[in-house]
Amino acid sequence: MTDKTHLATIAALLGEPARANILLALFDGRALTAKELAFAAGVMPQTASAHLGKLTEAGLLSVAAQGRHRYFRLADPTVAHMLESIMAVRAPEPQRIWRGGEALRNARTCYDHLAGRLGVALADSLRAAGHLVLSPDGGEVSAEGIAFLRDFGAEPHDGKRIFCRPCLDWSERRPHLAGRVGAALAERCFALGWVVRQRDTRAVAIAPVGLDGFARRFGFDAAFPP
Amino acid sequence: MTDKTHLATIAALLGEPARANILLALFDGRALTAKELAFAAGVMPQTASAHLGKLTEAGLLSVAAQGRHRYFRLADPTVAHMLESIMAVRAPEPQRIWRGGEALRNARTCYDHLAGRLGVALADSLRAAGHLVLSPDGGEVSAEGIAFLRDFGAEPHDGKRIFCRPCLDWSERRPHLAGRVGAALAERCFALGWVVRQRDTRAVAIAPVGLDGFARRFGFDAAFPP
DNA sequence: CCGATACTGCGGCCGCCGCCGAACAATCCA
DNA sequence: TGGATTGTTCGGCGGCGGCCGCAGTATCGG
Repeated sequence: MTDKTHLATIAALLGEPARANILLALFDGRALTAKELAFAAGVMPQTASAHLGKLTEAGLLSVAAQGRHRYFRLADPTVAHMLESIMAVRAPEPQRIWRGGEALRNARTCYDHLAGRLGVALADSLRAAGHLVLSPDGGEVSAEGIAFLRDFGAEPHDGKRIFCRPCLDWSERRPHLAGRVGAALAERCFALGWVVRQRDTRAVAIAPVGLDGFARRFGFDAAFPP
Repeated sequence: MTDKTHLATIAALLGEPARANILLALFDGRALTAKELAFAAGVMPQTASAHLGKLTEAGLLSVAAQGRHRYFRLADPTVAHMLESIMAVRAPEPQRIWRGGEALRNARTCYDHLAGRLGVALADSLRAAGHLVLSPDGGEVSAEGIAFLRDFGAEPHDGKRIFCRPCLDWSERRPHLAGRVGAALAERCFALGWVVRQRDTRAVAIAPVGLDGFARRFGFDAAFPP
């Protein structure tokens, strides 16, 4: 009985706009309080509380109580992967542009790595230099690529996560770089101040020093359309 | 406006049990008629027709009219991947067993490759022999592995799909083998008659010759619990 | 100890949507 | 051509569930 209903049960949870907004707000891996999530979902706190309870009980969220706050986060990387793969399903008509969408489309975080035009451009640059092979569902970094990244200061952490993984970019419809390599690359770009996180959005800003850096190191122009 | 609502829109479509059943019935890539899908969903044909219209309009299904039949199939590999990744999200309580579930759990098709205990056992066997490296989100076949598979008669087709890809098995919670290699392996097993497709289910039966073959070639006992 | 803040539980309203019965359109076969 | 099969459209019923107002519990600061 579990199998056939599992898909529908999970999907029904995601299918309500308020809950979908909650999950999207948590998509980059941060932990947020119930009130913040209520605001993100656009509903009253008691409504959000009910949603959070359902999501937690279903195992999609984990919760940590700290004082009078309760911090919610995605329970598992598989949850983030699920959200990715749903958003990667092509919309039937070409994507319409939404208010403020260009910033998201240019550069954003995708869980723990960079996505959007910036993420795809980085992946393309590495591919063109022969440092990387990437297809919609597999990827590999060459020895020169590892040396290049080390020289850049992006040393992937050890861990059981896969080294190099593609992630289908839902706005560009092409894979960008994820996995430990993608995370290390993003981390280094943040550390260098090339890109800067913004409040209340997954969009990231590209700093002037980043424009210069991406051009010098990776050979592409990160001044994407406004 | 499209971005934030896209997730909820898609998920709401999957969240209805009837529609989820339709998609699961199409999960292995077959094309089925509207009436067959109505039966699979457990609803009257006119209800199924409405569901199929919505799924098609949303771009999740594609349809081909042949005479008085209309054949529906998943529109895109990304749709199958989405279904996989949703089912891979861990259920909070340990999976309960459902009626007829053991067969599915033992061996089934997952889009175009083998899954369940059989799929995981195949992957484990190849790993143990040093033919394969596989982690939850990446995989690679060694040179000896390619030779072994060629000798077995599983020659992957050319194409732009990734050569070797893991696919998280939702019943075993461990990765099995997908991608062109996984498809070729499954194809060869079907061609040899080791495994046999069943009507109206994604479960596959393991033939006696298969029991012998898996033991000889891959070194594991495919006589899983009933 | 008291007020303020964060969160949860309950009850009731209301709207969306899945479902089926019936009728209609399209195709195949004899 | 006429009956059988497949599939779609329409209309109305019924129920599930999201939402909020209100009330209750826990925690922090002074």
